[in-house]
Amino acid sequence: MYPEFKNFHQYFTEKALVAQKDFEKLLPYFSVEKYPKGHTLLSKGGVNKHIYFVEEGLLRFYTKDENGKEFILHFAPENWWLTDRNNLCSNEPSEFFIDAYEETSVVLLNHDFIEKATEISHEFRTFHEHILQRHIKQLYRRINLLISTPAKECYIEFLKTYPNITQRVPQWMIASYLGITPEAVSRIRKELASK
Amino acid sequence: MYPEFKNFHQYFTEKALVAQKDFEKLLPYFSVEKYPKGHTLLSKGGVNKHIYFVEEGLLRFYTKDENGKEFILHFAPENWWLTDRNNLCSNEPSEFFIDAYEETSVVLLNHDFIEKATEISHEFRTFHEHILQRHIKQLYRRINLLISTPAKECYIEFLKTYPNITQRVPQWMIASYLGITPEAVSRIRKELASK
DNA sequence: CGCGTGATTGAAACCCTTCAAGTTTAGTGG
DNA sequence: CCACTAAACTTGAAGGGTTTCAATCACGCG
Repeated sequence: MYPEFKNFHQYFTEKALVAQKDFEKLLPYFSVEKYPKGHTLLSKGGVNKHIYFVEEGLLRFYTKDENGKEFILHFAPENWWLTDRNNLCSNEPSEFFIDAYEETSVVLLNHDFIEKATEISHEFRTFHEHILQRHIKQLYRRINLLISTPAKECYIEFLKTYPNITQRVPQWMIASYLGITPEAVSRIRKELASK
Repeated sequence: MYPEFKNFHQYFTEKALVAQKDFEKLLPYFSVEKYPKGHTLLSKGGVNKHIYFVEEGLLRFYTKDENGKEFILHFAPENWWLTDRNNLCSNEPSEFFIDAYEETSVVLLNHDFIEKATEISHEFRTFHEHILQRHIKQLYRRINLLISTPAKECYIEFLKTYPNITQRVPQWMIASYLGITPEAVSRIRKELASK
């Protein structure tokens, strides 16, 4: 069923507990898009009112400093949500970048979808609140990690957050996510491997 | 008008643009509390379903590691919101602490207030979404700062985020917020003063 | 095959921490 | 009003972890 958005459907019915009949009512409110590797979905200064559900592939959300150096705020592999939430409500230009690191197919939603879905399905409404709040909690956890623990433990936590992603992204991106240099990641890995 | 929650009232009518008649309807749905300096509002392992609006004083939101060392996630002076959002929806025990660093009076809301206010006032509904999303954006900004810039600039950004707070909290709390030692803050200050 | 990108490793420099001592500040009681 | 005390802040020196820079290696791809 729904080969183009199998994960999305499964997520809605199994995780968000939205009834099949409600899901069917929402079909007109979203679309599926496929982007090639390297495709840019949002650039700094742009406005992008979409919410992405990653059906397959890998997106990343990042900033660039004045020298063009990238800092990855998070990765979004299969079954993750990604959006510049600030962009949804206001028309302020974004500070962030989003692009596809692998060939990626996404389910494209906008604010109307959320409105409709919360109206149709009480389960979705509850679930949507829940994921927003869990998102905030995870951001606090990350801040807490960054201010409280040395790089080695941050790396270990990264592995827990994104299992198997080390095989999918280059090491310098992990370094960029952790706020350290690729050389430091290499040394941490070496040390961890020797145990 | 409303001497006990003057700032709260002003915030609602001027910032959230809620009409006076709508604000009056909400009066039964909140209360005002005053806490002495040092009072604990939430401890790790506890559950606390309140949302605080700081009318006067200063709250702080923090974690502790296994040695009891504190890491401040944020401060909430006058006109700031504070809550453990994860606690609102679920009954999971909290990972965080909240306490009053100064004698503080807060406006106490719970989830029912938000429900009622979004129902009564369309302006509030829009505004509430807006502050949630701005909150997320600010958390991303802080993560970006922590992974991209050295301590000195983090300190300068801290001063912008919390003007005049340096006179209200000890230096070790600022260090704890920045993820560095009090000694390092002292040296950064010295360096900045010499310019 | 040669090129470019990414990973590894080493050495020096640097920033921040740790530890320790000294100084300032604020509060308290004589 | 001063003396005492505790807490906070400053300053110095040594040490550790990370960065920076550079050289080398590994791999995939035109």
